[in-house]
Amino acid sequence: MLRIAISDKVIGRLSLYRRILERRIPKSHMDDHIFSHELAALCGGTGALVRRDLMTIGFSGNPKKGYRVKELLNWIGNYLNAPEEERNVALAGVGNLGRALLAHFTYRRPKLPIVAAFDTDAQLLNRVIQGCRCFSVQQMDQVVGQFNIRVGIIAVPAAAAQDVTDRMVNAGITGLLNFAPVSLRVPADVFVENIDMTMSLEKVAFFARLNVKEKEVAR
Amino acid sequence: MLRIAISDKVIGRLSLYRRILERRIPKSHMDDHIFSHELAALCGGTGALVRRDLMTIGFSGNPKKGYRVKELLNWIGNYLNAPEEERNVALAGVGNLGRALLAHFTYRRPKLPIVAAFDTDAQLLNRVIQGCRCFSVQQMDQVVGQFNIRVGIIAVPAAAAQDVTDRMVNAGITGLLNFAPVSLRVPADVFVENIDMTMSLEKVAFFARLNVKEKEVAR
DNA sequence: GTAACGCTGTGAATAACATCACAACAGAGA
DNA sequence: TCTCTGTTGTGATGTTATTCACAGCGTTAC
Ligand SMILES: NC(=O)c1ccc[n+]([C@@H]2O[C@H](COP(=O)([O-])OP(=O)(O)OC[C@H]3O[C@@H](n4cnc5c(N)ncnc54)[C@H](O)[C@@H]3O)[C@@H](O)[C@H]2O)c1
Ligand SMILES: NC(=O)c1ccc[n+]([C@@H]2O[C@H](COP(=O)([O-])OP(=O)(O)OC[C@H]3O[C@@H](n4cnc5c(N)ncnc54)[C@H](O)[C@@H]3O)[C@@H](O)[C@H]2O)c1
Repeated sequence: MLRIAISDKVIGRLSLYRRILERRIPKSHMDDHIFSHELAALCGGTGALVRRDLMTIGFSGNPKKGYRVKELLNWIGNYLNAPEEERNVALAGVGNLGRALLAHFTYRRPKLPIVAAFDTDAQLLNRVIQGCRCFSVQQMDQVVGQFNIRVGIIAVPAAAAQDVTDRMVNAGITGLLNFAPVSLRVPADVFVENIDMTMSLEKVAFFARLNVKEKEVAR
Repeated sequence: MLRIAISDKVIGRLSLYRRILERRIPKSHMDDHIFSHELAALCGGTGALVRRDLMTIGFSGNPKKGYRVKELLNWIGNYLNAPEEERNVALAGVGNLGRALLAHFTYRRPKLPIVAAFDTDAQLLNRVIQGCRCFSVQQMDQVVGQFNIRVGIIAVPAAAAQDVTDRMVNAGITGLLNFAPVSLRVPADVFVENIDMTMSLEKVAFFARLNVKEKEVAR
C-alpha cells in the first residue's frame, strides 16, 4: 500500500467517514451499500469530494449500487492504521481538560487508548484516573518507552507546554495533539495538530455578530 | 469599517495575533513595535502572511520600525468585536467537557463570558457551577432572550446535539461551537465551527506512524 | 436483448490560500 | 544632505483544495 504525500485534510475526512459508517452499520446489512452523495450528506460535504477522497486511497465503488459499506470500512481502517500497529497515547496535564479527555477516550475509543498520564501535581502521582495511571514528568522516557507510545496529548498550561513537548519528543513521541494556546517548536519529523478552542470561539463570536447585524454572507 | 467577505482563516489568525500580543504587552512599552517576521515566529507562520492579514483589515506599519503593538491591538479588537457588542455565550451540556470549558472560559476570557448553561440532568438544575447557573433546556428561549445571547457551545452527546441546536437557533443564537461528532443542520445564516477531537487525534496517530516507520514527508 | 437511468471515476476548471519578489520608503549613520 | 539598510505593502505567481462536467458503466425494467 503506497501512502505518499497525502494531505491531512483527506486523512481527517477519512476518519470522519469511518465514524459515520460505523454508527450506521448496526442497522444495516453487512453488505449494505452507500452512495457518495449519501455519505456526503451525513458528513456535510459534497459527493464529488467523497468520491475523490475514496479515489485517493484507491477504493472503488459500483456505478449502480455505490460503495459497499463493510469493504469501505475495512479499506479505510487498513489505510489509517495498519492492523498490527501500536497506537498507545500519552496525556500530559491531568487538569480539567485532561480529565475530560481521559473520561471520553477511555471508554469511547479503545483503538486509541490513553495508557499513561503525566502531571507535576504531587497529589496525582501514581493515582489511577479513569483506568489510567499518573506518572511524574521525570518518568517520561521510561514510561513512553515501556508502552511504546508514539502519540501525545498536550493539556498543560501554556507556560509548561514547550517543556512537556521537549520531554515527549525526546522520549520518542512523533505526533502531538496540542490544546495549549502556543506554537510548539518541534523537529521537522514530528507532526503537531493544534486545537485552539479560544480561537474557535472567537471566530464563532465574530461570524455570529455579522449574521445578526448585517445579514451578509461572509464567505 | 467595511467588513465583507473575509475568510474564517484570517479571523482565526487575527484572534491568535491578538492573544500573542496581549501576552507580550506587560513586558513592553505601550509604544513598542513589532516586525511582521517577529509576530510570525511567535505564532508559527510567515512574515508575508502576517502582513497580508494586517493589510486585509487595513492596518499599516512603518517600514523601519514595524507595527505599533498597542495600536494594532486596538485595531484588531475593533475589527473582531465592535466595542459596544454583546458577547454573551451559552453552553449546552455540563458534562466532563462542559465543566472544563466553564472553568477555563470563566476565569480566562471575561470578554466572552459563558452566562448560562443548559442540561437535562435534574441534578444540575439551578445549580451554579463556576459562577454559571444551569437551566433546563425548556428555558432556552427565555434565558437566551434575557441575556441577549448570540453564541452557543454544544457539548452534549451526539444523539442530543441536533435537538439542542434547533432550540438554540430558535431562541436566536446565530453562531455555534460544536464539539459533538455530528454534522449539524442549521439555517444558512447560522455559523457553525466544529471541533472534532477524535478526528484530530486520529490524524495525529496517522502521521505519527508515518514519521516513525518510513521517515517520509507526507505533506 | 437492449434501452434508459443514474452513479462512479476522473481530467479539467475554478476557487481559496499562501508565498515570492520587489518597488517604495523610513530612518540611521556619515 | 546623501547613501545604505532592512522592512512594509502588494501585484504576480505558485500551490493546494474543491467543484464541474461528462464519458463509461452496471443494473434494472421490459
Ligand atoms: N479547559 C478548557 O476548556 C480549555 C479551553 C481552551 C484551552 N485550554 C488549554 O488546555 C490546557 C489545559 O487546560 P486545563 O483547563 O485542563 O488546565 P488546568 O489548570 O485545569 O490543568 C492543567 C494541569 O496541568 C498540570 N501541569 C502544570 N504544569 C505541568 C507540567 N510542567 N507538566 C505536567 N503537568 C503540568 C497541572 O498540575 C494541572 O493538573 C491549557 O493550556 C489551556 O489553555 C483549555
Ligand atoms: N470529553 C471529551 O474529551 C470529548 C472528546 C471528544 C468529543 N467529545 C464530545 O463532546 C460532547 C460532550 O462530551 P462529554 O465528555 O462532556 O460528555 P458527558 O456525557 O460527560 O456530558 C454530556 C452532558 O450533556 C447532558 N445532556 C444530555 N442530553 C442533553 C440534552 N438533550 N440537552 C442538554 N444536555 C444534555 C448530560 O446530562 C451531560 O451532563 C459529546 O458529544 C462528545 O462526543 C468530548
